[in-house]
Amino acid sequence: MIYLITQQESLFPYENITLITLSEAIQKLKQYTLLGLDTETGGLDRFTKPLLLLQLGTFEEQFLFDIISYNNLIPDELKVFLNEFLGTFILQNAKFDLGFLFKQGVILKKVYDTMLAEIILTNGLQYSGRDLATISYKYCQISLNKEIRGLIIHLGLTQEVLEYGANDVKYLIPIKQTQEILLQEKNLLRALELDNAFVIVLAYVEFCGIKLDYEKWVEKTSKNQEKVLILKDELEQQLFEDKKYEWFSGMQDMFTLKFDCLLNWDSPKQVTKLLKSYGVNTTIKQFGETKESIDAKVLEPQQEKFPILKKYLAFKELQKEISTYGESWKRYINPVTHRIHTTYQQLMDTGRLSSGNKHDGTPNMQNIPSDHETRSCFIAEAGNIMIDADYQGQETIVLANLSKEPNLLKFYEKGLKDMHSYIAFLMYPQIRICNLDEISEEALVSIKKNHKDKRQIAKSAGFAIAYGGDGATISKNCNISKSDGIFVYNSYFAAFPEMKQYFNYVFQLADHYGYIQFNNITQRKYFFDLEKNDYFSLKKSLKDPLFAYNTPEIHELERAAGKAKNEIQRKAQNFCIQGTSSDITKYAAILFFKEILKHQWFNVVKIVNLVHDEILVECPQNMEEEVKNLLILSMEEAGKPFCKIVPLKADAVSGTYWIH
DNA sequence: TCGGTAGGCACC
DNA sequence: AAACGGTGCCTACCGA
Repeated sequence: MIYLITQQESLFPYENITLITLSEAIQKLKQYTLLGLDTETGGLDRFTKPLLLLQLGTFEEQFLFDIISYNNLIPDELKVFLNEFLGTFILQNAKFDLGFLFKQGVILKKVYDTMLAEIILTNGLQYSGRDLATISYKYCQISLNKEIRGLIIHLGLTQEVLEYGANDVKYLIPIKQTQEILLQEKNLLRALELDNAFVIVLAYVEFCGIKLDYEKWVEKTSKNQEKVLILKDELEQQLFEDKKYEWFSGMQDMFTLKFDCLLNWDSPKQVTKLLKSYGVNTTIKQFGETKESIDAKVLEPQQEKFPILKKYLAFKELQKEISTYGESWKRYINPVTHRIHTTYQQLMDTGRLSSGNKHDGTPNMQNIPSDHETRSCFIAEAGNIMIDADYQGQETIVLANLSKEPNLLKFYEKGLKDMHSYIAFLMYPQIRICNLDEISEEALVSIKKNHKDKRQIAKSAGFAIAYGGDGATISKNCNISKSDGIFVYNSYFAAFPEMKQYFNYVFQLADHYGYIQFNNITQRKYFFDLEKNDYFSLKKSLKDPLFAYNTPEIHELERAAGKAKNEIQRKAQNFCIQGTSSDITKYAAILFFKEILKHQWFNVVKIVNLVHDEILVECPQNMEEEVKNLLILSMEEAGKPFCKIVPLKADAVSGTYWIH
C-alpha cells in the first residue's frame, strides 16, 4: 500500500496510491518500531540543494511525503515524529540522508544502515556492489529500477517516480532481517552496532564542517609560490653554470638575458635523467631488484655530496604544498556555511575512516600538513575556540593490551614516557646505564640526549614491526644496510621476547579461521577469499589425495602462496592494531556526541574533524573547560573495554585555531 | 582528448 | 621465498 502526503492535491489521481493527511500518516506510522527511511534530494549538498521527498515505510506500507509541496521543509508534525521515534530507522547509506535531516533540525536517534552492514559482512571479499539495487537483489531477489535520484527533478512527482520512491524503502526491513542472520552467524552484530551508532556522529562531523581562513591560506601559498620561483631560477642557473646546455633552448629572455630552460622540474623522468648526469644515485632496491627512484628518501642522504639536491628537495616540498594545499581549496568552501565539509568513507578494510572524495569534490582532511603555518589556517569562528584531543600513543597501547608482552607492559607499569628511548634501551645492551628493573624516566632522558641515532632507529623499528615490516623494511626506512636492518629487527624481538609469540598467534588464528578478528569486543573481521587467495588454495590442494607434486604449476603456486602468506601475516598484525584503535576512536566520538545531545549542544559544540586518534572540536569560548573535560572523559571511557591492562589516556589542547 | 596508472608525498 | 601498515591527491605519462 502506497500513501502520498502532499499539499499539492491537484496532482491526483494516481493508480494504486492513496492520498492521506499528514496526521493520518503519522497515526499509522506510530504503530511501528522498525521503519525504512529514504530521501530524495535535489543534489548532494544539504546546504544548497533542497529536500524533495521523504519516504518512510515497511514491506506492507510506504508513506511518501511530498516535501516540495511543503516548501522543501519537513512539516512540524513529521519532524516531531522523526525526532521522538523510539524505534530504529533503516537506511541505505544513512550518512547522506542524515545530513539533509540535520539541516531541517531532525536528529534520528537510532539507525540501521544496510550499506554498512554489507561492508562489515563482506570486508576483504570481492563483492558485486554495495548499492541498494545490488543489495535488494542479493537478499530479496528484487530488481530495483534505476535510481530515482535525478529522475524526480526532471519529471516531478509522476506515478513512476512515486513507485520508485516507495520501492526504495519497501525492502529495507527484509534486507535487515536477512543480513542479521548472517551477522549473527559471523559474530558481527556488535561491529555493526558500533558503526550504526557512529554513522550519526560522522554525519554530524560532515555537517559541522571546518572553517578555513582562506585569506591567510592564500597568503601562505603566495609566499611559497614566490619562494618556488626563486628556487626554480636558482636551479636553472646552477644547471647553466654546470654546462648542462642540452636542457636549454637557444632562446634568450629579452630582459634577464637568461636562457630558456626546457626541463620540467615536475617530471620525475626528466629529473632522473638530469640527476644521473651529475652522478647522483637514483635507484632504490625493491623486490630484490633495482628500480629508478628520486624519492626524498633516496636523495636526502646524498645532499652533502650534490648541492643541487638540497634545492631540488626544497623545490619539491614547496611544489607539493602549493599544488595540494593551495588556492584550489577555494572550491571546497561551501557558499552557504563558508566552511569546508569533507566526506568521510566510514569503513576501510581496517575499519578506519578515510576522507575526501573526488566525485563530490571534497578534500582529504586527514592529511593536512602538521606544520603550524598550515594548521593555523583552520580556525574557530569568532567567539569560539578549537579543542584538539588525541590519544597518547594509541596504537602502541593497543598493541600492549593485545599482546600482553611483559617488557612492553613494564614500560606502562613504571609510568615511563619516552617509548622510543625505552625500546633503544632494550635493543642495545651497550647503552644500558642500569638494569631493566631500575629503569627510570631520567635514564630514558639521558638516552634521548646521548644516543639520538639509536633512539631514532628504535623508533622506526617500533613502527615498522607493528605494521608487519621486517629487516628489509627497517633498512629502507632508516637508510641502513640490509644486514643492519635485519640486526635491528632481531634486536627488537630480543627486546620484546614474547612479541613474536603474539604475532605467531594472530597468524595461526587467521590461518585456521580464514579471517582476521581484530579484537573480541567488536569482533570486527577481515575475510580472506579462500578460493582466490594463493596461500589458502595451496593449503586446500595439499589436502587433496590426488594432489600432483613437483609440477611446474605447483612450484609457481608455492611461490605465490609464500607471498600470500606474508600478506596474511602482515595484515593479521596490522589490522588488529589499526582496527582496534579505530573502533576506540569511533566509540569515543559516539560517547562525546551523546553528551552533545544530552546538553542540547547540537550545532553549538561542533565536531569538526576526526583524524584516526584525534578528535577536533569547536565550541563557544566560555564552554572551553567543560567541553574539554567531557571530550577527554569520553575518549578515556571509550578505551576501557578495549584496553583493560594498560589504560588509554587522552590529551587536549585548545586555541583559536587547530593546534596539533 | 580522455581515462587509467605510477611515482611521489601528505597524514596517522 | 618474497615482500615492506592504512588512506587520498597531485602531476606526469601512456595508450586508446
